[in-house]
Amino acid sequence: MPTPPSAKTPAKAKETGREASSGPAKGKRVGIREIASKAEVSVATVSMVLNNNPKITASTRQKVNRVVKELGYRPNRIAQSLSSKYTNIIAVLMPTLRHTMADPYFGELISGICDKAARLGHKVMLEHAKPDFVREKRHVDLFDRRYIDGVMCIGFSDKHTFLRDFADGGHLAMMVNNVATDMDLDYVVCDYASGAEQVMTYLSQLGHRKIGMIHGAPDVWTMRQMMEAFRARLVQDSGGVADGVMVDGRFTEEHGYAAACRLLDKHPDTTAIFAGNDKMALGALHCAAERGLRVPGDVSIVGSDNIQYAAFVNPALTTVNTPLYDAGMLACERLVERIRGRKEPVAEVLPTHLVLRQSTGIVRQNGVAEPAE
Amino acid sequence: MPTPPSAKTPAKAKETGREASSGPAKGKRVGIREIASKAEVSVATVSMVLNNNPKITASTRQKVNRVVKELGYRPNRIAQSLSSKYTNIIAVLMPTLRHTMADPYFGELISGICDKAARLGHKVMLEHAKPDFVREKRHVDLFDRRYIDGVMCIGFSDKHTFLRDFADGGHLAMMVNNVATDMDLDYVVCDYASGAEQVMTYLSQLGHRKIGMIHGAPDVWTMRQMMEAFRARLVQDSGGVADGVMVDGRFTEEHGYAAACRLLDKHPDTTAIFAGNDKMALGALHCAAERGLRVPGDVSIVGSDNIQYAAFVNPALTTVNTPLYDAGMLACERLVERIRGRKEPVAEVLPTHLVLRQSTGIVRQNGVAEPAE
DNA sequence: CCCATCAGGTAAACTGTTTTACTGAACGTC
DNA sequence: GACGTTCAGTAAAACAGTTTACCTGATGGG
Repeated sequence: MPTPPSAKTPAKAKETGREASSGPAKGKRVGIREIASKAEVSVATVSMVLNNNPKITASTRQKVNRVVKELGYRPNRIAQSLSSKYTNIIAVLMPTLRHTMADPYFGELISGICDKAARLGHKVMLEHAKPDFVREKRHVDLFDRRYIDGVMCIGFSDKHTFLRDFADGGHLAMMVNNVATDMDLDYVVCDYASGAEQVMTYLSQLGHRKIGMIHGAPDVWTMRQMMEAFRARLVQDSGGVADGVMVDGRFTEEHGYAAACRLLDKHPDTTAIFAGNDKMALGALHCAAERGLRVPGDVSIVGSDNIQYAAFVNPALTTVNTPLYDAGMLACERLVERIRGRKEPVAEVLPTHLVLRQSTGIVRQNGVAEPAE
Repeated sequence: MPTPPSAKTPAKAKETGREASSGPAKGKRVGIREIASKAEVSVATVSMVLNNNPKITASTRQKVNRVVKELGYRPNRIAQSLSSKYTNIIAVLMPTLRHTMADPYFGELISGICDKAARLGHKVMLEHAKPDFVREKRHVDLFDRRYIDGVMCIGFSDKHTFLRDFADGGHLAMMVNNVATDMDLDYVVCDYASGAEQVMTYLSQLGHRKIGMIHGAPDVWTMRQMMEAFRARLVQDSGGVADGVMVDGRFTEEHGYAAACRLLDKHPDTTAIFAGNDKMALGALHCAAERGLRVPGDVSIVGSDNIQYAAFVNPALTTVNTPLYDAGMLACERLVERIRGRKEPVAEVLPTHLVLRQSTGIVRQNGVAEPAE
């Protein structure tokens, strides 16, 4: 019998055709079987060579590698994934906001994730948690349908309870710069509480007592950390938190602007504003400029995150540096560790520090502003 | 021997175990074969039902779908990709800059791409063209190893000649907001030439004759479009292009700032600055503020791209609106069309328009600034 | 001298789908 | 009534790797 079951003949025929053309990496479809026959070894051997299995002799290894190079063979990752159970892809899951990716906050995190993932040989896939996406459990599908090995969650809040599905389904998920309370998911987060305290200490040193805060959604854990630190210090320094001294800026420039306006309307004696991120701080800056208030002469403004443009707005923004890029890197590294078998949960906190620029100064005296030190 | 070859028994045992527990979507590993046997049809039939093959009767279809729902079956995408030749993944390839993703320019494009891709049932994978990545031809590997069906290229210039590999290898690639001259790659691009002309016309109307430009790398096609439009209008309006009136701001705030400083040093009589993107414009704004120049009183500044924060810097930035998000969407739509068989090349140009804000005004008279209209 | 072990390699099973070639029944037509 | 056609569905061959169980010849120890 020349050809026992099947498929041997067509394969051989094809192979011959390719041999004739002989160019490396040219014809499509160079498979492991061609390599095996050309190198006169079995496909198992080729596979083992490619995966650096120590079982194989140096000489065989060489022989195979030469053919691999000659034919420009690249293993088909789909087939590899099918048998190996690993896709080497991780997803970055984020909420649907207006043009999410254009937000430097997410951008920094994702940059860190991507750079580290590339270094570790993983691909990164982007995914938005739209309402219907969640409703149809497509976030679980990512795992069930074998798209990915793990997921990084960014920008979520307590109300995104579907995150629980990951832990429940035994899927690897990592919260990046966030903590999911009582869900026991891995996390890597910047120390926002400390950041906020540093801000309050600094403002206090400058003599500020009438401080307002523009915050984002309080169902975001990190924001709560900042709000609590702010509130605690305010109570301690001035005996109480006045109504309307904390206004919601919803994380955006627009609403930050509106929030600053409301704050200054209700409390014209405010001498300093602490914004929960740089975008809201920029909104506040805009509001101050519009009202002819000088920054920091009349009012000091502090942001948080130290995104790229913070140093270039007018005046340059004093802000909390949260190492977002590093957080992304670390989170990615840890997630890959877990994919590769790490058992201990991950709970990392990265230090933050205040970056002093031109938007803060000592408190104004009797309506007359003094320059910052 | 109780177990003939292998793995048959454990599989069956598992299956039975699952049947006992009977919960939907709970145990892992529900395959098309289980569905088939439970529904008492062949796996081919199940496959056809799932792919809406009209060959199947409504009654069979129902029967199968019921079982599918019951067991919470989700087809394994890896296996699907292996036989179907499509992965339903597209890559976004971009250069390695510092924290690329944190740039709102890229962010807007990618947001558009992602949103459209999700709507069309495709996943998006992120990839950076680092030097070694290109050297090892890994951009070609993306196709050869079956990671992706097509690639979107953003942020590249003429010197990125490796893009040629896509066309040469018969791989589907799309330039987004860019044109690769003499490479015949598909593209979707915003009309930067027109944008620049609108800027020049407007500045001219305001009486400006001494106009400087802060540009980015001229080996980026879109930037060249702007530079040419600028140069053409300058020659026409004032009889020549003075040396040093065009300075390189390398697309960033930092270098835009430095470029503005150089420009104003060399030509203190400059009354208007046209920056090739908003980041460089912000740098220029910063430089002006630092020198005590009033914008637009002493110098008008125009940006390009109309990224989110442009409306909130001080003063709010007049800029060219380039519909980046829409460009991303359209590019993605067209790329998917090509994946699905479209033959005609894609060459789309999206209109741009000027957005007037506070950073521009009529030319200053004899060193005395007049307010904008 | 004989059996156990081991190094190096192989054939075949396995991953979970899609697709192709085929089959049996019903139906219409001449 | 024999013969094409559809129709609806099936068995098995792809897809391109990894992994497992086995094989063989050489070595080594008692």
